[in-house]
Amino acid sequence: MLTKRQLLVLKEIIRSFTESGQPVGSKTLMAELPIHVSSATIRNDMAALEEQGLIKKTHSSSGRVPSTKGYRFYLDNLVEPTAVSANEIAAIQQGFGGHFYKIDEIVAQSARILSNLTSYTAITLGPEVTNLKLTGFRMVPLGNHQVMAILVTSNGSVESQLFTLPPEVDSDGVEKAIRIINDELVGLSLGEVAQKLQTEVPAVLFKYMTSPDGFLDIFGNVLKKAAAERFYVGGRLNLMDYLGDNDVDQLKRLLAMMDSEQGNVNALLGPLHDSHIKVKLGSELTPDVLANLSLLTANYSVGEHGTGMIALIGPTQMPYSKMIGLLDAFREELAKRLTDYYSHFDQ
Amino acid sequence: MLTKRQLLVLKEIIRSFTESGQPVGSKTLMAELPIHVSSATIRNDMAALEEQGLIKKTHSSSGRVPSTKGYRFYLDNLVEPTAVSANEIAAIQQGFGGHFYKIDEIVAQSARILSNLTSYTAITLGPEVTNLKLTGFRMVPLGNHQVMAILVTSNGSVESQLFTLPPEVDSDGVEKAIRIINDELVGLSLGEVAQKLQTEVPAVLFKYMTSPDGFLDIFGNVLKKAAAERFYVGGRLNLMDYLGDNDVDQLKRLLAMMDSEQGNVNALLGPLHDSHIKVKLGSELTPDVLANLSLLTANYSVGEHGTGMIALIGPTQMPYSKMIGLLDAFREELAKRLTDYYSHFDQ
DNA sequence: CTTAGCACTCAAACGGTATCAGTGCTAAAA
DNA sequence: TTTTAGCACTGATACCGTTTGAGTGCTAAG
Repeated sequence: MLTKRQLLVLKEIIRSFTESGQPVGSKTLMAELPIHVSSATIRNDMAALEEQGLIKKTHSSSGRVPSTKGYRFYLDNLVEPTAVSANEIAAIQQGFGGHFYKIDEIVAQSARILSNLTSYTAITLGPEVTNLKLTGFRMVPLGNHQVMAILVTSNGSVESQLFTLPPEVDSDGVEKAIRIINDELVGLSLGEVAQKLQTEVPAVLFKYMTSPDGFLDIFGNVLKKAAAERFYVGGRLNLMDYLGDNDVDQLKRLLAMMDSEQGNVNALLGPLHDSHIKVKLGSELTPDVLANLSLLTANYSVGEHGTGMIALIGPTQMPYSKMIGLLDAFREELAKRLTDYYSHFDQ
Repeated sequence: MLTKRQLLVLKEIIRSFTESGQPVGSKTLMAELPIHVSSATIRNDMAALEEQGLIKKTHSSSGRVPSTKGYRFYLDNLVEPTAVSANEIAAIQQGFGGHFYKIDEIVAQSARILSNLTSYTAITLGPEVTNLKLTGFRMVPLGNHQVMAILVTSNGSVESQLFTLPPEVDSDGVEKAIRIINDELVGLSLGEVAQKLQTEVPAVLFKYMTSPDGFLDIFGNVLKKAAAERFYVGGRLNLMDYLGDNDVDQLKRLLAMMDSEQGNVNALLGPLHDSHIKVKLGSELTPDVLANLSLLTANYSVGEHGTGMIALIGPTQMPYSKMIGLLDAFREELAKRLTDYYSHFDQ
């Protein structure tokens, strides 16, 4: 068991190391601690903390640095989220100032705001789309065999893509096909639609079109795009500030992962969880691109419109109390904005 | 004036330095040069070259390194483009393998191919859009006040954007407005359309709509998007390989410049020029984000569909003969692909 | 004009020394 | 039992003098 003073020492080591990035020695601690004991006493406490594996030395006669285990202990037991400052609230409000035409714009903007506020890297995900329903499908001919396929889903998000129609697709058939889709498939979840696209739909279409393959490709393609979980990254380049020194290779791989459009965000952030804010660091992070970094994930809920996630990537020596407070405030603000958006939209 | 042997020496210094990155001494040169003279003779030649400012020492007793002026001289007088290898041609062919629905997809893919091939950073621009004409404008209602505005231009490129219609815009008026646009404005160049949008169009629309402002905003917005010069970057992250060591700040600024959607590419690459391939390096580069780098720009022409540009950014000590050969082959290949695309499309 | 020879220069690597921050341990004080 | 002062010890860091090696410029002879 640890004494109250030892807890204080650990807390101060983490605070000081977070601020300066330098190992913390007993004399420094003596000056900073609220209680007044000699450096020798503190050294004894530090020895105890080191025995528990909570802090460690960088070399045999150096000051101490928090270990991963120490951070874990700190996060589980000691950290007290800081309230967000008025400045930060103002910055958030201002960031959300403009007008948004799509949910995704709000989510993308969130990543920007969050990264600006923290100087770290933010990743945001829109509300989950599992039981999203198809509400409409259009194809607009634009001349020269070009058509634009537009797919609308129940949360108001719109996916469109340009296609060149294969010559074997006859426009008469296409019109009928679209009518069928809107009659038969609207109201179903995207998952169900995708399934029927494999089974029933081709059979039906064969009655009206000579070769429905090209058409099915187009529809399937747009459907896939609409169902894809998209994520937005803000402050990619900030990575260089807290990772730049040594591991250029890691930096490159991480940036590449963030840039890849269809990159699986789950591999990076892990699954959606129910706790409000979750911190993972050091060896707890499975994807090795995040080694030596810290990952904060937070969920947010938009009522019946689903649950989403925001995440913050930064250095292990992060001011956790501040970041946790900020992330908590932000997730509520984002939820409010999205609820707002949906309510205008549902009216 | 320089003797033939001095030119040979300069050429070999550049070749060797490009390969090794190390200053080149007289003994090394003696071993590599096709003619057989002693190192002392070479030293004399090097002294002459240094007097001309074509090479320089890194310190008083070091080997020589080409100066900016030396590279300039080399590029203007000595360089011989290398023919592209069969492998590289195959890689280009394969890169263009898929099917493309838009010109922009071809141009974007070009940047990827070029950066893969060179391990440098490629920037590509589509053919110029100055006398692009408007060929159609659509608005597709999607329910819940949402509409998708679609603008088609004479080169087949399509621009679309989602909007939420202000409630004061009446759909009856919108339909009339669209008909007017398609009657009056189709066939005009985008520049002319933009101009009329300021002057005549509002007056006309006032006859049919109570408040055409919202509608005009939408149309203007999509028009602006269509007229914007877009550029594509491939191999951003390769920058780190040849710029990573020291200047993190430059790297950040350069990446930020490339990432910014509406970033003015002219500031980076300079204006379109008529020479096939142009190399700028060192102090010739005006934007200081490119300091100590080398910029190769090449134009390509797609007949009456305009002229575009591709560019390569890399380290100053670049294998120029190879890169120039490659860029020259690539610009012709790209022109062919685009001509192909247009011909299918014009048919 | 070319070459061999030589003295000279500088960067880089190496080993020794001093400095300094910080430690663990011990024995005395509280 | 806990706290403190004192002391020997450790390792990182910086500094200094020395050596090594690649490369130079210059000069005098071929």
